[in-house]
Amino acid sequence: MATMDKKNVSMNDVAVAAGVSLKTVSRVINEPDSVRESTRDKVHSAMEALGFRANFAARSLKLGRYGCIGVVLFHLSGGAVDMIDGIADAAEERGFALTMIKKRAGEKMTLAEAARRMSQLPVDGMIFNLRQMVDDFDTFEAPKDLKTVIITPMEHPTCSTVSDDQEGGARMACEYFLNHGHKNVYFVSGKKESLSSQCRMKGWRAALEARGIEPPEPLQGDWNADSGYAAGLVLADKPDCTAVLAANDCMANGVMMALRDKGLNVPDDVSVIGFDDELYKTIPNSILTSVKFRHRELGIRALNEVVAGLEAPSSRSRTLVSGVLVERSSVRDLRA
Amino acid sequence: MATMDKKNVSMNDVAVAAGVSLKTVSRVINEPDSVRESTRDKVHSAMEALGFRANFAARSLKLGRYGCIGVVLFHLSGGAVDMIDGIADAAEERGFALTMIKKRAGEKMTLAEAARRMSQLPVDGMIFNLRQMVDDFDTFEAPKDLKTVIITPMEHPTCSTVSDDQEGGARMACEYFLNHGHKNVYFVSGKKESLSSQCRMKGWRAALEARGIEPPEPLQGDWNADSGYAAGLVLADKPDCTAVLAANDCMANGVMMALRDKGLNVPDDVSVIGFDDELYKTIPNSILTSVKFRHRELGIRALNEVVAGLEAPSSRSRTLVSGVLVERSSVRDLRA
DNA sequence: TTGCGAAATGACAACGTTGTCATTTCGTTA
DNA sequence: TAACGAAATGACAACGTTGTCATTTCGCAA
Repeated sequence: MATMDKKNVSMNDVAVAAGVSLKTVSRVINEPDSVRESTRDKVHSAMEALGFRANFAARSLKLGRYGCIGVVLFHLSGGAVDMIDGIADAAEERGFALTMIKKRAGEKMTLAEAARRMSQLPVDGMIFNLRQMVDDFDTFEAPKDLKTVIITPMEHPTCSTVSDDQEGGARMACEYFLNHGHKNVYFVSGKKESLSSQCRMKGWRAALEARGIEPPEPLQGDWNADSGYAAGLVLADKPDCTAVLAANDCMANGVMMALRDKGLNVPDDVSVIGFDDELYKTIPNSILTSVKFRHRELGIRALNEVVAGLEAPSSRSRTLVSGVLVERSSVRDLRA
Repeated sequence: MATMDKKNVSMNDVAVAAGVSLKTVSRVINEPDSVRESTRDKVHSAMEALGFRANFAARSLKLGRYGCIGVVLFHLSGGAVDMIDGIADAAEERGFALTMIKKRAGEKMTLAEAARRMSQLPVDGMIFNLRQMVDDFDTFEAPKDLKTVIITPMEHPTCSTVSDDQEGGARMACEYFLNHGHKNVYFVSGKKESLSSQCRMKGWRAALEARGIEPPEPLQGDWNADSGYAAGLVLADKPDCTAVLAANDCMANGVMMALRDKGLNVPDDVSVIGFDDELYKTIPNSILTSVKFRHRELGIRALNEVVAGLEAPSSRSRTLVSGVLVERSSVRDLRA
């Protein structure tokens, strides 16, 4: 039928319409300066008229690269938004798009499985966002020709890794307490399987032990306010408890509410520090001092690391992005 | 050099190594049942030995499709996480990967621009997540051969759209107040440019007007608790204010705190409803009744809509995902 | 005008798959 | 054992680009 158009307009169609060769059309796209202006205009008109759009597959096939970075989300949490934001912005800036796959709820995805799936997709390199332990972490070997960066606090034997310095952040918070004259610091953890929680706990322990202080038994939470509240009720009964480090702000708020309900004041009676600095969004005039990680920066670094390693996939590096202590008034100075 | 291997292993290399034809290797991958078991094993061994990985570009070029859906993030907010989660899970389930690009901070991206960039990437269809107005919304025409779904509360003349029923959710909350004997409802809005905020306000207005109630002047907030607190201080002085609908939970909490600071009790003196049902994460024993939208479901619907439309890109539909009122105890029953 | 080097353009192969169609091999029955 | 249909395999073209190298055209000086 006359109305039955060919589905896709190719460079060849454009070339014919413009009365030039295929290669000239290619040049108009890739090296326009090497084409005379009059020719360029003809080609542009033809492209416009036919509605030409370059074919990604053909182009990639010839070039041997895709201009895409794969992102595997093993876990999608609040902080992940900002991280993805950073990855996406950095990718954009460097002319890359992102190809994304996600571990499905309930599914148990290994690194090897993730790598296998990713390597079937259009990617030049990949980023794994891994916030929980995974079975094959230590034995995993990335494809030799596909730069792989893992966002995780653990060190990996062969892959580059990028992480917030969670341990350092926790240490910083603890030292802040100690430098303000506190003799001990209690800790409320997040979910057991979370690497963030584990690292924060580790930093807390290390900071105390470095001063010769025996860390008290940590209280187990689950990230939500109610678990912090429960912990707070327990802590309110401990006479030696002047400082509490909670593994996130929501639990810190729970702790503070429990203390208040028990007749204790923050910071006069007990000082509290949280993590993530997000309480101000929900609580008016929030006083909570908090350790904030720069998730956006983390994403940017991860992407840059991948791009930098595209030519040398087997290179290996370790990047730590430091946290920041956002000071408010939930910590009392016991000195003097 | 002897150690200098060819960069990429092709099906041809596998074929030679296995002593079969190129096409047989192809068949082992795509229709394994049509290959004798002994042959299949030979091929598999060869693939293993050489480290073969199918070339995405070549495959897509031949097939004329990518198995990827493009996602354009005009705006990356909290609720977006769950939505992306839904999109990704649904994609996974249907055998699609996601290709993602993001509007960069400060950049002013139009729909046309987004479509242009996406159509250079490996995608069979695309989803735009659009939560704020954009200049060319009404005039935009999607590429004829690329199914396009826009996640937005506005209706679009030619594209399919998917949205939470924000207006309906707000109406539901208002009617809940009215059915509990309240004679009027005050409203605290989110950021002016947010379509969510606009729709929620519209639903609030509609519900009141439907009962012949003149809506009071809405109070302008910015999504954060402090702005809710400010609004709450104002509302505390209005004797006729028994019910407040805040455009999100954080502001609702701000309102509640202000009321409390002014000596008013929730729900005894004033009733409050919020949106998004996320206060319980941060506040222990939260009492806030809230309208919750099913963002995950929204993502799933959007993806399904794209996939369903792959064969008929010009089809057009409108999907609304209803919200749910999560009842707690922040609303007082004034009847009886 | 002619000649010359540089600029612009073109012909053709190649990237690594899959579809079409032809050919070979196999298992079964006469 | 021959003959046959079905199953398995193979040869070759094609998808739409870009790189290589050859050819044509241009601008300028002699």
